[in-house]
Amino acid sequence: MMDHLEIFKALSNKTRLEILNWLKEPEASFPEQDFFDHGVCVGQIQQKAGLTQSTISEYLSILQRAGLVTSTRVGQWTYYQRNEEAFKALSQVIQSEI
Amino acid sequence: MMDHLEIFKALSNKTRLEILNWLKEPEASFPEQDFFDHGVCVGQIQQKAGLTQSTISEYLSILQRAGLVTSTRVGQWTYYQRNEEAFKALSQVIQSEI
DNA sequence: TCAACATATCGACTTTTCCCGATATGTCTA
DNA sequence: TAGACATATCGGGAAAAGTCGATATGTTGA
Repeated sequence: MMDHLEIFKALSNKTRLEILNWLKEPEASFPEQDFFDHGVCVGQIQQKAGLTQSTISEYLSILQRAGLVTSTRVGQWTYYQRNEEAFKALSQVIQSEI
Repeated sequence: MMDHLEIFKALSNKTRLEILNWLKEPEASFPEQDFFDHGVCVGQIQQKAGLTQSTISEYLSILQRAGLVTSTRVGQWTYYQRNEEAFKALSQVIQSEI
């Protein structure tokens, strides 16, 4: 069950919207990174966003709690990627429930 | 042009989400009111929400600035109704742009 | 196993949002 | 045109979110 309020709060921040947008095309947005099987790692996102590591880590967990991204730990890196199902569902919710 | 951030901020409040939901079916949600040609008036919404008049007035203008509702002044009353086009557009935006 | 590195968490400070009461503005009617 | 009523605006105190630096945790490779 989606918590609409939590999702909208997660989307109510310029940087978080940018991150979600970057994650739409990881290869184009993060040319530094080599492999994208599990998304993009925190450090890359942090560098591009220009905020501190702690802030970006916090933002990613807000997006994750809202269900908008998923994370995969690979070695010492954590990769984040969009959860496209969540966006489809949200799009539906806006048409039918909100 | 939609300002996504402003829209998501407007949707990031429980009471404002409730108001939008009530306005989906004004007749069912506001049995006190007689005519719904232009939506529901502020006083009815305020009463149902249980917050102060000033707060509800403010919330309605937040929703209006985001483009989610429109208002019509009729005599001393201001009626608010949903802007369904905005919701359709938002639904599209979530699928394509966010 | 230890040093280096990536990420997460904590504590603090600043900015924004929530929500109120008081007051101003606009409209109607006697 | 004054009084009553509906709504909007203003100013402020409390709560939440934004953002940082410092530190903790987890992982890897020498």
